[in-house]
Amino acid sequence: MREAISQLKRERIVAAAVDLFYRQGYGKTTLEQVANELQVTKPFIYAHFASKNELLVEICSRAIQLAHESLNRAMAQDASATERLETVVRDFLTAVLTHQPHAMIYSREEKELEQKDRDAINQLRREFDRRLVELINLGVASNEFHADDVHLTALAIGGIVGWAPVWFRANGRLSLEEVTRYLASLALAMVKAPAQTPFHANR
Amino acid sequence: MREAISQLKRERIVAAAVDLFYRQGYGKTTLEQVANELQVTKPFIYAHFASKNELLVEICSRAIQLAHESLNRAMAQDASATERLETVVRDFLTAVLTHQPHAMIYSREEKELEQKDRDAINQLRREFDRRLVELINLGVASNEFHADDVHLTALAIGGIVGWAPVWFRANGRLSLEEVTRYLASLALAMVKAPAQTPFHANR
DNA sequence: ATCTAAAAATACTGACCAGTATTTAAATTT
DNA sequence: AAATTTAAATACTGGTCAGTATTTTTAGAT
Repeated sequence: MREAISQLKRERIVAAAVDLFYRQGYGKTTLEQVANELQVTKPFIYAHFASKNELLVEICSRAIQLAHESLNRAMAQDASATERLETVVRDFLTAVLTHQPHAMIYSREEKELEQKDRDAINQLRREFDRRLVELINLGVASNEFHADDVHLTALAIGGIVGWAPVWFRANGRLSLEEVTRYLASLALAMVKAPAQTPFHANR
Repeated sequence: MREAISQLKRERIVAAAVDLFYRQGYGKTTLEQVANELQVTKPFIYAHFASKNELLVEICSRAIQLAHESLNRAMAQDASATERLETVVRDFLTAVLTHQPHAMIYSREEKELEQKDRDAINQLRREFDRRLVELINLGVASNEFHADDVHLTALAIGGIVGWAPVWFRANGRLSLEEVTRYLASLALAMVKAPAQTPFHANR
């Protein structure tokens, strides 16, 4: 009970920080502003977080965790490489777009983190790419996909996903549902198409 | 002559700042560190730049300008939509990867800029997407391309390009030449492929 | 109603660093 | 070589803000 209240307060603080860090950037946001947003004062925040940076770490950790969970869910299913790739891209996109501020904060403020926290992030990036590589290899083996360079292909798909939070607007022309579905189909197009220019031929 | 020396000094300062802002982030870099890197002292920098922020603006402006120039060059050629799209993607990628630190700094530190400076950046982003849309429309009209949603397709290609500076390593497995050629072929695959799942059908 | 404990506010400190005033050194001129 | 100008260094200032010590308020217990 006492614990639940403390948890609620933490949530509110994080939410306010996410909002301000997203809009103004970490560097330009003071803890006093975060406190104001909540109609409290600075020491209130320090009752729940040891430092401004710990708040950032919390936000970034959540971004990582959310992404990881969606990735695990998507990979868990047993289906064709085609279906799985579609699911992975869609689910991951959904994760980064429903938590757009988190995603943007952690990609922008990466350099503000301690080395060890930063490592966790980069590990996930690699994990995502690694799993994509795995999946694409699977599809190539089963003749579903074609990819001259599997790693680069994975990085390209990673780019579509990783860049989406930069331009996506929740109240834009297309819904999140439409955007994720379409982008997933584009990702598939990259691995379904026969090679345009034989890659290894002319280097 | 006097002017040329001053210009040279400015270049050195910018180069040192780019290096440190890239490695440490803008917020964690002090002008004293920039000065140290050059074996000079802080006032030396202030003889050439009015403020730390102006230094950042200079760096970001260069990133924008470089990107703009490559975009203009690529668009100038008179060729098929296919060839032009390939050139645009390759040239733009070349621009952001040969100036990787600039590209990363300006996408990370966007929020540190004044509104008007920030606007210039976002304008270019839109300009790039706008031209891509134009080009894809052209290809669709000539039956070279297929794209259910031209805007989203442009944003996906923008993602491949915009995300590349995040993972590219100049001394990695593949050369810049190979990376840009392959990624361009993937971009083409997205517009060359027939629709995987009819997009408008099931929404 | 009074006491006690907790939670939060007010008020303060200290470090850091952008930016500047002042001094010293090095060219350039005559 | 003395005078003058230019360039850079040293030494300082002031504001901001993360983080904290102290006081006040609130709430729960007796």
